[in-house]
Amino acid sequence: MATLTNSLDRLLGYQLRRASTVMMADLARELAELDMRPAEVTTLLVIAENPDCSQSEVGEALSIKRANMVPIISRLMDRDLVARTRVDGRSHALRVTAAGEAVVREAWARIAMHEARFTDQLDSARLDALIAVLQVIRDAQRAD
Amino acid sequence: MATLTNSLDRLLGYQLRRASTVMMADLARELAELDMRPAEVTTLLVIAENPDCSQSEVGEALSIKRANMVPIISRLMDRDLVARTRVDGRSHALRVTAAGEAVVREAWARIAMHEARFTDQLDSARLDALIAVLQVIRDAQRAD
DNA sequence: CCGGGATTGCTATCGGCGATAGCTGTTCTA
DNA sequence: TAGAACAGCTATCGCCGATAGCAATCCCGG
Repeated sequence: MATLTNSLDRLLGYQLRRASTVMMADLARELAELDMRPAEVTTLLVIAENPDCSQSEVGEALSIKRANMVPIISRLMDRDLVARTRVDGRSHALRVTAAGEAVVREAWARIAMHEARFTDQLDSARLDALIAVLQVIRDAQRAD
Repeated sequence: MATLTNSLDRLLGYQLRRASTVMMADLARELAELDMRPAEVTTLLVIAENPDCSQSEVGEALSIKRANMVPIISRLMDRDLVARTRVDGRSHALRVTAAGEAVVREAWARIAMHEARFTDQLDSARLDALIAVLQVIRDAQRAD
């Protein structure tokens, strides 16, 4: 099968998408062993770092819409990884449970392995520069 | 609403995902005006660059599975942007129609505008370095 | 102090894209 | 010529993002 030419390879957006897909697939495989999805894990980690935060705050930090946070938090609570207590009539304070803390540690370990699989091929100066540039792109989000 | 701390921001995979999502959303908005989805457009552009290629070849070039190519090609053919002729009992030769060529030009123009919106904030040395690094990550795909 | 706007969490539903399993028919090859 | 490999296809699932709209609650300015 002949290899096709593909000028999309010169595009930032396209390369970003391809690279991101590859890393996401690897991460998903890694986290599947904890029976967790990437979005659940990121949510759990943010709650661990910010005890008593609210659902909206987590969503804001991760760019996950309020509506989409609901099933994520539900699943975390069903598994007793996260607990919440009412703060006022609208919002809850989220906290990671003891069982949750164990998963947090496991997840970080797996994430570290996953990251290393890719960053090992990059020198650390290049890596830092890359992450900085990605942050710029991320922040270029259109307000509309 | 307090801003939460988020050490995920230091992770390559996470930043990649966020940046990619932002660019994809922008691209989707841009291409929606042609009533096309990103995957359809990339497919169309690859066919334009490689007349008489097969569906599998396009899929290979774009990392789209054979099964997922089917509805994409169907839609392109329904809109008469792509035509195919039987090559042998199994495969077809794909070509962009005249109408398709017009869309190809439109799409490239829109993609250029989309890309510029992000690359304008980067100097070109940084950009080339970024694209090169992304290619490395992309190629790090696990064989399994 | 009260009424209207903002906030929080929620339901329901859609859209896009990737993945898998498995089928048919065809072609290649040992 | 039989079995492996290949091309296209159906059907279906999973994950993530987005929208529209609801109910309860809170907050603030008049």
